[in-house]
Amino acid sequence: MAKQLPYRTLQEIFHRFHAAEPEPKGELEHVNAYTLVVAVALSAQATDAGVNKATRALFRIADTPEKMLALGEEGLLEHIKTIGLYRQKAKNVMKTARILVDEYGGEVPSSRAALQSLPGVGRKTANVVLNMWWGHPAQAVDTHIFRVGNRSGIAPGRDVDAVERAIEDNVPAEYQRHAHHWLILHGRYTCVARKPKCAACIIRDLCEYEEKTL
DNA sequence: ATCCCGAGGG
DNA sequence: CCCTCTGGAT
Repeated sequence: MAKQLPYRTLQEIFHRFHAAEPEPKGELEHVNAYTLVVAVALSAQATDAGVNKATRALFRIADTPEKMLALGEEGLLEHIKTIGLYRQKAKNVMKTARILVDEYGGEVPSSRAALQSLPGVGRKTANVVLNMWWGHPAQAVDTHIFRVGNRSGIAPGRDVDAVERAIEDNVPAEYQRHAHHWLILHGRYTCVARKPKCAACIIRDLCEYEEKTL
């Protein structure tokens, strides 16, 4: 675990992220709040490219919980068999569709508690929905953010909850809103898990990771 | 701590 | 072959 970076360095890091990408976007395809919830739930331990490939056809057929119930679990399975953990995900998506129709009028709830009560929706998925759909500065910590936070010292922590707190405590307030996507994209394309592309990294001079591993 | 679990990359 | 991918429930 890297040491926590000083505030001035964090300012410079996020200033560079902002300059390089003023409006960072997620890459999970969705057409409404419901399809966002489904897409994020399906993305657990799976690449967003793989999820998009499956949901493109799925959401053309079922972009509401009512239509998902009409499609049924067997129909859903056919669409998501190429995604890891697909059997559990199919069951959860169907249970969630039933709950949304019966208890939320077919709408996606806006509170963390309600979101996390849905089967297959934990803290991370709820944070993504709160951030991307409801505009809340919630900090979802996925595998990328956990790795980047610890390597760089932007947000060190032994587990995802500690990293989430570190982001909330240490990322300058004006950058909280977009920190999620900046860190994700940095982890996906530059600070990759196996052979990080330090030569192409825009915060290379502010990070100790490369010299520690050479 | 363990299970779930396919596709893609190296 | 092994590792990784926007985790959650038990």
